[in-house]
Formats: sequence, C-alpha cells, structure tokens
Amino acid sequence: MTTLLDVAKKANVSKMTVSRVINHPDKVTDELKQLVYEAMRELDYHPNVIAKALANNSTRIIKLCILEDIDTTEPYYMNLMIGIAKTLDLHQYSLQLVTRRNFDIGNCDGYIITGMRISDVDWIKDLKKPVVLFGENRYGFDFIDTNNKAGTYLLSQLALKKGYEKLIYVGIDSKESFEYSREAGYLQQVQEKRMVPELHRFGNHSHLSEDFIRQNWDKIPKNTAFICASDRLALGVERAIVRCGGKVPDDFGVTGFDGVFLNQVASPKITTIKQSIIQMGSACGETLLDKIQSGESQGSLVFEPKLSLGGTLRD
Amino acid sequence: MTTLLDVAKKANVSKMTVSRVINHPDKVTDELKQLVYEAMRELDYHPNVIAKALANNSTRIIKLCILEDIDTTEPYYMNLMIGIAKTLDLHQYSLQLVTRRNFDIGNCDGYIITGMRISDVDWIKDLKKPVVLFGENRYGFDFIDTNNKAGTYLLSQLALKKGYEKLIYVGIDSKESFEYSREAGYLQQVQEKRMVPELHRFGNHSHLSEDFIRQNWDKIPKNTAFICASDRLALGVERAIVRCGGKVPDDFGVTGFDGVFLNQVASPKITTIKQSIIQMGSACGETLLDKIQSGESQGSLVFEPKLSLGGTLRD
DNA sequence: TTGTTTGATGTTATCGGTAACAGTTTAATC
DNA sequence: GATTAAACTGTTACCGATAACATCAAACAA
Repeated sequence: MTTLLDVAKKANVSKMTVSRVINHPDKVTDELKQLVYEAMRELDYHPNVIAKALANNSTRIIKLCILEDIDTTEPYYMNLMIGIAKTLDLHQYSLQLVTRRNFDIGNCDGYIITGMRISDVDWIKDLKKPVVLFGENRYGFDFIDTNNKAGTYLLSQLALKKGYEKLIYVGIDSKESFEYSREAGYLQQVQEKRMVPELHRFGNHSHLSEDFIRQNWDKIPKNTAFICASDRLALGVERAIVRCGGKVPDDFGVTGFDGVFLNQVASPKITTIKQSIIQMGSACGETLLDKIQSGESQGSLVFEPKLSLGGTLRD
Repeated sequence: MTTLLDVAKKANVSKMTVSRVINHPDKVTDELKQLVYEAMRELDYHPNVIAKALANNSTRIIKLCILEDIDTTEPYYMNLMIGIAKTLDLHQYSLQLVTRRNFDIGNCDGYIITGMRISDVDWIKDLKKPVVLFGENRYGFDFIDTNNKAGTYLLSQLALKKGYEKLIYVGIDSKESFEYSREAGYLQQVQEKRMVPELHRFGNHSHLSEDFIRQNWDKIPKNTAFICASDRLALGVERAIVRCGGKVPDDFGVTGFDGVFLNQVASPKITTIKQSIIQMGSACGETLLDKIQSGESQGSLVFEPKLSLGGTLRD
C-alpha cells in the first residue's frame, strides 16, 4: 500500500502538502498540485480511511434509530436499511442499528432517526452529533420524506378527474406531521374545487376503516371516492365496500398511500402513491454524510410522489 | 471517550499492560488484571476500533464478489447481502461489493465469494487474504451452503412416500458442485429403493424443461414425480404437465429447490427446499471474521435443508 | 556468591493520516 | 529600500492503539 509519505517523496514535497492537496487544494499552488496529482496517479495512491478516521477523531459509524415497532412482514424498514447501508458502505461508514434503550452505547459520527414523535423532540435536540430524520417534521430537523401533501393532492385530483363527485378522507388518528400534510393535500384539492370536505380518522388498521364504512354504509352516496392516508386503511375501505355490495371502481373509488407490500397481494391493486424507500434511505445516508463533512445543516429533501395506478379508481 | 491511557492511569499501570490484559491476558498477573478490569468497568471503557485497526494494519473492509450475473428480480443476492452486512456491521466491519473487474481496487481484510466456477479456482487460490465461499465446492475452500444432497434426498423420499412410482430427475446442465450433490441425493434415494434412475439436464430456464416434457409427453407414465434441481425447472415442468392435460399433484408430482421468489407467485406453490439466505449470509460473515481473527481455516458450514410443502406433491 | 534464565512490566517507535504552529518567500505599502 | 502583511510550505505533536525491545526482579544453577 502506498502512503502519503510515498507520494510526498515522489513529488519532492512534505506529507503535509500532499494532505493539503487532498483536503484543502486551494491552499496549495497549482504547480505543486500538479506534481502531487501526478505522483498519486503513478503510485495509484488511495488514502487510508482508517488513519484518516483516527486523526479526525471520527468513528465511521452511523447509528440508525427506529422509534416505532417494526412490522417484520413489511419490507419497509428492510428497504430503508438497505438504502442507507448501500450509501454508507460506499463511503466506508458502517451502520449500527440502535433502539432508544441502547442508544448511548458506543460512539458514532451521526444519527438517522425515524418514527419520531412529539415526545422525542427534546432528547433529539440535545444530541451533539449531526442528525437526519426519515419522515417530515416541523421542528427544524433536517429530514427526508415523500411530499405527503402533494401525494394526497394528486390522488384527490385524479379521483375528481375520473368523475367521482364526493371525496371522503380516511386518515390516521395521529398527531404526526405526515398525517397533517396528507390531510392538507386532500383539503387543498377539495377547497380548490369548492367542495365540502369530510374527514375521519382511525388507527392504522384495515379493520378499523372497514368497520366504519360498514356501519355508515347507508349514508354514503354512490360515486364517492375515499382518499385514504395509508394502503392499510384503503384495503379496509375497499373490503367494506365490496361486502356491502358496492362496486369498485365503478361506483366507489379508493386510493391509498405508501404502496409497499400490500400492493403486491391486493386484488384489485390499490391506486396509491409509490415511494422508493431504498432511494430515500440512500438519500438519508448521503445527506447525513454531507452534514458530517460540512458541519452545516443540509436542509431537507422531499421526494415528489409517484402515482401507482391500480384498479380502485375508474380508468 | 475514555482511552487506554485513562484506564492505565486509573489502574496505576502502563498503557501496554492494559492492552495486554485485552489481547494477551495470559501474559499479565491476575493481580494486575483485576485492577485493570475494575478500572475498565468504572470508566466504562470501550476500545477504539479505528485505532486498533490502524495499529494492526487492517482495513475493516470485507469484499463480497458475486461472480454470476445478478437477476435483480430475485431477492436472492439482496438477502445474501443483508445477512452478510448485518453480521459485519455488528463487528464494525464494512462490506464492499466488487466484481471480477474491480476486484483488486483497494485493500481489505478478507473476501466472500459466490458463484465460483472451475475456471475461478486458480485466482482464488492465489488470494493472500482469508476467503469464504458461498456455495459448496470441492477444492478445499471454506464454504457455507445448504446440504444439497440431503435436499434432493428428502424430496425424493417424500415423493416416494406419497406413492409416486417413478422418479425422474431434472437437473441443471452445469459442472458445478452443487448440481452433482443434488443429483447424488436423488440417486441415493432411488438406489436405496432399487429403482432405475433417469436424469436429464438443461440450462436453468423454465422453458427448457417445459419444452422437454411436452416433447416427451407420450413416454411419461402416470404416477411419475419430477425431482428438479431448481424452482425454475420445476415451474417449467409443472406448466408442461398442465398443458399436456396431466394433473398435478394427482397423477404427477413436481419438486423444486431454492424457494426464493418463485414460490410466492406460483400457483400451486412448488414443493421445494427452503433456504434462509439471510441466515447463510450471516454465517458467511461470522466464519470469515473468525478466520481473520484466528488466522486458521474454519472449515465449512452446511445448513440442513428444510422442506417447504407446496401443492405439487399429493397430500 | 555470582551469573544466568525466566517472567512480568514499562518504553519507544510506529501505523497513516491531520491540526496547529513555525518558517520562508513574495507582494504591497510607505 | 525597509517594513509588513499575505500566501505557501514544512515541522512537530498527536489521534489511540500495538509490536518489539528494554528493563527489572525473582528464581535457579554453578
């Protein structure tokens, strides 16, 4: 393995100059830079990350903290981890999965946190290392997420274009930011069209939305579309409609959000918003590493939602 | 972060003694060891892996080299990587995915190689760092794999128990070790029952086995079971039987091997061998790290196959 | 008793980088 | 032309560990 010193000798400069060429090229004259670059090329020099890490007092470890319970049947978090790990590996960082309990064990260079609740804001604010959240928030933390508002806005728009005359929002009974955003997308579309909004909220389980629809079936007019905050809720709604003798998508429309695993097995498939969790995971990694390197906040990254057309809206 | 020096001071010994307590405890008196252990506990000392790596001239990088073309629709290699990465992360090693082309770029501490062919034996033998293969081989390399022979043996046995009177083996046209082992499992079962073996080999594509069955349909007696070397081949066989008017599983049985993704979509599901690729990936990682640490060969690890009962053998 | 061996512990140099500071050259100012 | 600031480049110490060597005391042999 060729080292800094080898390059330095070959280029007739000091180690420090070589180091500077790599890390602060603006502080070296072009002349020397050329010499150094050439020496590096000739010797096929690759910096030793380990030595660099030691000198910089860094660990090359990123902690991923998942604050929700993990539903292992959903590949959701698996994909997230794959995305993060892929990026981190690329930069020779390693990923450490931690929970709230063992959060403080061992050092690290930064955190990726997902599933944050309001009650978590305080301790996250106190962290001394860079943080990136997966999932939107309104507390000033950098985050990566889908544009939730745009998602429901698009789905609502599509439903109206397909001729449904009433839009009912079926949301998640939660005070989290993403839910507010999804509601906001629906509301905006409905208000633009001067329609009367109707919102309901449940825990995120298909049987809850299903029960609700069945109990209120007589009050629901034909030609209604349900804009649901998750695929799970959508699945429940669709099931209820079918059981009550309604026709999807002819008389009733249903849309979901998330489209991870359910979309694979449902029939007809839910018209929903597709998110590439892997891609967003990568973005989490990239953003955090940038933040670590620059020491500055990197802002947030919002992925534009993509419609995934299933069979629960008219064609 | 507490360092070796902090511990040394607290215990009134030199850094070196602390280091020895960790790495060569037999070379330190029990008395001092106790002092050091106590100091470590009190200060909650965790060794700095980075510094250790630098001193030991190690990289904490493991290269994973996949020598086959990757079928991205199959989560096979994804799962393998997840399994490996999980283990490596646990030990703060990072995984680098390489191909034959960029294999030599950058240093590492060891290799995990999968998809090895006979032509690869030479260069793999020349590697200077520890290697673990994923997939059995007969060249003395340590490996992790399913017990291929036991798999087809079990499936053949099951088919006979279900009353099929003839067993035809549909194998992969390849000189690789796993294929020989799968054939051997079939042969052993057939010979134990004093039956006449019948083997055919094709490339691993469903249409190849399908074509073969259709072309030879008139020569195949009822009550035959096909022991296939892969789920793909099994799928082709089943399709052919159905198209030719045969009944699965009543008149014909079919078994596969691997059961990764196809098993999810096929109907009826193939009776096959299930392998936990993630688990085997973890084992690859563990074995390689042990090998790196001990400097000695760790032998091979063979996972016992598990039957996955589908609907292609009689109940 | 004295030299030698053995085992336990401490000292020093090193792994391959980087920051902080020191030294040198060049350009700008009066 | 002398003074001073600015821009480069080199020196030194250090990050936190480990191996190799040095040291020292106790145990043993002659």
